[in-house]
Amino acid sequence: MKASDKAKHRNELICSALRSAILERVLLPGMKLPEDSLGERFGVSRTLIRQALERLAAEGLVELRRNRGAMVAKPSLEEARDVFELRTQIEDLVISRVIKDMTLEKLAELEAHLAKEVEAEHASEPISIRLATEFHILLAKLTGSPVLLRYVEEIGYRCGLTLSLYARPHSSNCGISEHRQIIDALANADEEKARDLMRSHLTAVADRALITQKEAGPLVYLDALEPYARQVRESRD
Amino acid sequence: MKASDKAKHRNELICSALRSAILERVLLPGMKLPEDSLGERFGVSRTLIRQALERLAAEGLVELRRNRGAMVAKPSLEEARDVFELRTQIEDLVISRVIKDMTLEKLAELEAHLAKEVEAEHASEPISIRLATEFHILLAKLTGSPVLLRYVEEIGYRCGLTLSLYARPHSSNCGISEHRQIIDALANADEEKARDLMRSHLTAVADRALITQKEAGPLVYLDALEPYARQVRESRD
DNA sequence: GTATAATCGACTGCATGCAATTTTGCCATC
DNA sequence: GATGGCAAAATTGCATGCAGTCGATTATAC
Repeated sequence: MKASDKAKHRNELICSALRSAILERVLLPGMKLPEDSLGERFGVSRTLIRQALERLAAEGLVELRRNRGAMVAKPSLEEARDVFELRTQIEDLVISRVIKDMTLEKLAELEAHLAKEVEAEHASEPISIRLATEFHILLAKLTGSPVLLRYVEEIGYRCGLTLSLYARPHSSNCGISEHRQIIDALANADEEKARDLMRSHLTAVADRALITQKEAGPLVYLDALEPYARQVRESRD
Repeated sequence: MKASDKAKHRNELICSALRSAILERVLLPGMKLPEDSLGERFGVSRTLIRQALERLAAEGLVELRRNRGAMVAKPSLEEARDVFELRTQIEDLVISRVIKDMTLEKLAELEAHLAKEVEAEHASEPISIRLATEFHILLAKLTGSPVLLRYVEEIGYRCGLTLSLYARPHSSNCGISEHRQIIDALANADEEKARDLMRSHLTAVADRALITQKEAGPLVYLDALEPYARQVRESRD
């Protein structure tokens, strides 16, 4: 309901709705996603839901086990590290491309987005993460390369999920000033500096998130509590 | 029918069958892929075909236009360049990872694969391309990272399609000696050298292929006509 | 009381049918 | 001869139904 709603057809609409729900922590990692219930709630048949789930599985946001249905993916720390490293490599390329063909219009777009980020600085965690991700997606868009855009989007979403799993509260807000610096470097056509900033930005985000797993938010509690919760529930009925 | 056939279920089987058909130029770029005919030929219903087509579309091997069906993708030169550059970035990471945790067993696997490549040195063009791609996939496997494997596979297939479109005959065979050198560098744990070799290997492949578009096969003619066709169209309305 | 086996229920895997949309061939008109 | 509109055929979009599979619960034996 929030993000890119130029998607015309229900197919993609459902897909991005589910994606948003996952990234905004309405659907938590590990939750089951039965086709029937989702279909009922969305008012469509299982066919469309299944399509969406398959696509999200391809993107790595959903885990799909044969004959056992779908659940929101629960990326391991290993996986998280891999995704972040990969992201660094890809965004290296994005920086080179963007800087090779920079215009005033593009700079203005970046500034406009940054303004939105600043405005939402004290908003909820999921919204911060979403805006931060969109900054990187905007950069990818500015390259004009559909290929780069596609992969930055995908990897960005995965990172978003990872952060929502492992990041401690407000660990990603500080990213705004780093985005600021990156824009400045781009404006000065300083490729090396922009790339270095992006690299340290990404590793900083990853470190803030991934190293702090043990002090992670309530999400992990819920998951960890599940066996106990079940015992309590079962002792009642 | 050739490659990884540990896929148990028809779902994935159909998918890899179509993928092989595309990469081996049985299905040529631009060809229509109607669900009915494919379903009939594969002996399954349209449901499964559709699933496979959607997945291949996500991988970039198939183009899927609303209400107009699927066709084998016809990557533009721009796209081809993007994919190859992206590949370079990703395989950089693969090299680092592989070298960080190299074992004798892994080296042996690489050697075994190279032997297969040498053996098939004078085989048909699609087979050469497939084996070359599998070399890179094997490297990704050796990292032990599912994430890296997934993306190297996907990008590798896309490059395969591109090569089958634009490469002149036998332009990719020379890659064998380059693979040889890469293995040696890996054996010596010379990360920098391995990475440089990989980089120049990939750009060499790309150059051999992408620069020679003009002498490419008959398929490209159709594309080359586009500017002229457009002129005619635009002079009309 | 524990371990093992069998039954039950829920959910997915897949096929098919109907509706919607696009394309193609045809005809009338300019 | 070319252009515009119209109708029919082909093809996808989506829903639903039935069968198969997996997991959970219960029953049974030790």
